[in-house]
Amino acid sequence: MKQAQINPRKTPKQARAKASVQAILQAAAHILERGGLETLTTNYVAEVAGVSIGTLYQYYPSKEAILTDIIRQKRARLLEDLQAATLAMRNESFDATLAKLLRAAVESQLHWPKLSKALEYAESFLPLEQETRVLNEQINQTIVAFLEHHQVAGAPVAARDLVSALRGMIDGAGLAGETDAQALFERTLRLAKGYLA
Amino acid sequence: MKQAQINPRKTPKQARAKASVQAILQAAAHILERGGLETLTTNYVAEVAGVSIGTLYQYYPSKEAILTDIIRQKRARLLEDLQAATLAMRNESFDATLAKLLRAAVESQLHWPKLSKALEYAESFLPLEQETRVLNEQINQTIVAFLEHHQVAGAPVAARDLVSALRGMIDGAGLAGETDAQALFERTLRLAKGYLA
Amino acid sequence: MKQAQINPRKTPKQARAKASVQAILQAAAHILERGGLETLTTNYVAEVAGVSIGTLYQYYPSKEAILTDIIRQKRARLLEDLQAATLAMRNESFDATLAKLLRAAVESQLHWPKLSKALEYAESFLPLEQETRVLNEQINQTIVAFLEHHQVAGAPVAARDLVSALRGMIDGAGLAGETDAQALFERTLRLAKGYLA
Amino acid sequence: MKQAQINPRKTPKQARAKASVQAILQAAAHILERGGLETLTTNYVAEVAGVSIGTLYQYYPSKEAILTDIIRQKRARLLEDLQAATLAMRNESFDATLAKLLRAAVESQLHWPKLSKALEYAESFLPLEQETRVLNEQINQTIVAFLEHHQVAGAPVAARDLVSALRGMIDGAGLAGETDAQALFERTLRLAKGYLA
DNA sequence: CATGAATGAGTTTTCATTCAT
DNA sequence: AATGAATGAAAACTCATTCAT
Repeated sequence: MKQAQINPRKTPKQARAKASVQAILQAAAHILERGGLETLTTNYVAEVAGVSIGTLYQYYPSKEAILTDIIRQKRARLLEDLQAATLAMRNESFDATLAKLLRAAVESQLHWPKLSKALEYAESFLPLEQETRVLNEQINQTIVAFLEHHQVAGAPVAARDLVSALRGMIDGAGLAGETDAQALFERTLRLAKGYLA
Repeated sequence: MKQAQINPRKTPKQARAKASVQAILQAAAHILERGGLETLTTNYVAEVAGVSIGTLYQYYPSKEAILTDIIRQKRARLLEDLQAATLAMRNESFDATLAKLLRAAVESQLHWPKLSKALEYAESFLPLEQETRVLNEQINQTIVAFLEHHQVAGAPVAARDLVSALRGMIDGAGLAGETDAQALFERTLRLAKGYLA
Repeated sequence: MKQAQINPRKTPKQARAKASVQAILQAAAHILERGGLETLTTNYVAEVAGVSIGTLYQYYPSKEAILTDIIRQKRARLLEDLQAATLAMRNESFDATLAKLLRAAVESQLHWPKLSKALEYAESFLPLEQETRVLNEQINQTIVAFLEHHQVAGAPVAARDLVSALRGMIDGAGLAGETDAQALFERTLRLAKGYLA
Repeated sequence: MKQAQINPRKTPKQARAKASVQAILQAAAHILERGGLETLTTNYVAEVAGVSIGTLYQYYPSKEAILTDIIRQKRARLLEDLQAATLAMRNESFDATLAKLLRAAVESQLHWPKLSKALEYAESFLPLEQETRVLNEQINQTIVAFLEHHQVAGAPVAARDLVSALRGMIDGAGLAGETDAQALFERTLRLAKGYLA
C-alpha cells in the first residue's frame, strides 16, 4: 500500500490561483456528494473544477491531499460553530448550550449526507496531517469541556459516544431523504439529553 | 460507473466448492477488517483465500458480488439474533427485550469495527440484491414491531434513528479500541432508553 | 525522487510466461540499442514485445526493474566469459590469458554500443539489487585474481582502471561505427599491455 | 521523439540577464552532479537558479538547449586547456606535452564525475548544434596534430581510442571516490604512453 | 472445476512548455 | 524582461475480468 503525500504543495498567492484551489475543493466535494469516494478521480475533479489536471497537481500532490483538505476545512468550520455554541456556556443553562451544539451538528451534516459519510469513511484510512488531528482534538475538547462544566461523569467517553451516535443518526436521516432540520434537531436533543440523563 | 452483476454465479454443491466460497468470504472480510475497502482487490482476496483468481470468478461474477454476499451473511446473522431477542417479547418487560436487542447489536459490530464501517459504507453505493434488501427490511420490521408493541409513537422513525445512532456509537467505540462489550452495552442501553423515554 | 521497486515480481512457471519475460527483456534491449534510455517507456516495451502492458507489470514492478534485469543478465554472461578466459591461467602465459579476457570484453560490448552505454549510465543511478552487485564484485575479483597471479602491483586499482578505460574505448569505437572486432581487439591489447608494462 | 530546438534564444545583453543565464547553467550542472540526467527538470533548474520558469525559457527554448550549452562551455574550456598544452609542442618533448594534455583532461573531469558522465551520455542522443560539433572537432584535431607531430601512425584512430579510454578511466576513478589528481594523472600517463609505445 | 497468464481500460502523476499579467 | 499559473501530452502503473490450458 502506497503512502500518499498529503500536504498541499504550494500556497496559492495570486487571486487566479486561489480561485483554482477553491474550484478544485468544491468540485471534489460535489463529486463526493453525488457519487461517493469511488467516483472521485483526479481527472474528474479537474474536469468538474474547470481546470487542467496539471493545475490540480500544482496544488495537491495526490487525491488523498484533496480529501484531507476538504476534511480539514469541514472540521475547521464545525469547530468554529461548536466554539460559538459554547462561548456563553458559563452564563447559560445546560439545555440552552446543548441545543446550540446540536443545531451546529445537524447543520454541518444533514444537507450533505453522502459527503459526510464519505469523508467520515475516508478519515478511517487517511493519515491525517497534523492540523486536522489538532482540529479533531479541539472539537473533542470543546464537547468534553461543556460536559465537564455541567458535572457529567466520564465526560471523555460520553463525548465520544455522543459524537459518534449523532454522526450516525444525522447521516442516517440525511441518506433517508430527511431535510427538515428542525424535526431532526428535536430528535437529536432527545437522544443527547436521554443519554446524559 | 459500470453496474456490476452482483448475484452469485452458481450455488456450490460439492463440499470442496463450499469450502472455496467460505474461504473467499472469510478472506475478503479479513482484508476489510485489516485495510478497508481500498485494499480489497479480487486478486488479493483469491491469494489470501488460497484459491486461484479463476476459481473466485467461478462463484462471484464481480468484486461487488463478494461484498454483497458478506453483507447478506452479516445481515442474516443479525436478523436471526434480533428475532431471537424479540421472540419472547410478549411475555417480557420492555427493558428485558431491549437489553437482548442491544447485546445482539453490540456483539455483531464491536469486534470488527473496520469491517462494519467498510460494509456500512459499501452499502451506500452498492445496488443491493433483492435478498439483502428483504433482510434489511426484516431487521427494521423487527425493531418497529418491538417499539410498536410497547406503544412507542413514531416507531418507524425512531427505529431508524436508533439503528443509525447505535451503529455509529458502536463503531466509534470499536475504532477507539474499546473491547469491553459489557461496558459498551450499558452505555447503549442508556442511549436507547434515554431516546425512547 | 521516488525509489522504484526493482525486484522481479513473480517467477514465471509456465512456458508461456517464460516466453513473455524473454520477449520483454529482448524488446527493452532492442529499444535501448536503437534509441537509448530516453526512448525506453514501459508501454513501448510492451508493444515491441507483443504483450500487454498488464503482462509486463506482472513480471516487473517498474521500468527500473527491467533495466536491472537486463544488466544482471549481461553481467552474468560477461562473468561467465571472463571466468572461462581465466580458467587455465595457471598453465598459460600472461599474454594468452589477457588476450582471452580482452576478446570477451570486446565481444560483450562492441556490437551493442548504445545498449552498453545506456546500461552503464543506468547503473550509475539505479539501486542495483544484491545479485547484480555480487556479479560486479565477482567480475572485479576475476580481473584482480588474474593480475595478482602475475604479480601486478596495485591490482585492485589497476583492475578498475583497465575495466573503465576499456569500456570507454570499446564503446567509443562502437559508437563511431567500428565493427571489426579483431582490429579493435588488437588495440585493446596494446592499451592493456602498455598500461601494465 | 520530438526534435527540440537547441539554439539559445537571445543573447543576453544586460548584466542582470547574463547573471540569470549563468545561474541557470550552474544550477543545471549542480543538479546533474547531484542526481544525474533523470533529476534534471526545467522547473527544478529554475528553482535552484533562483529565477522563474518563464525567465529560463526566455534564454533557452528547451531543456536540451541548456544541456547543449553546458556541453558547449565544458568543451570550450577543455579545448582552451588542450590548446594551451600543445602551444609549445614544437619546442618540447613528446612526454612534456603529453603530460600537459593529460593534466588538463584529469582536471576537467575528475572533480565532477557524475556531471561528466551525464554530459557524455547526453551527447549520445542530443543533436549537438554546429558550434559544439566544431569544438569537438577542434579538440580531436588538437590531439591528432599532437600525435602526428610525433609521427604516431594511425593518429585519428589513436586519438579516438585515447580520448574515450581516458574519459572512461577518469570517470571511473571519480565515481569510485578518488580525488587525488596527481596519482590519477600518473596512471593516465602510463595508459597513454603504453598505448602509444 | 481449477488454474494462472494475459488483457486493457482507467487512474494517477509528471514535466516541458506557453502565455496572460 | 520577469513572473508563475496554467496546460495537456505522455508516462507509469493498477486491477477487475477473461480465457486458454
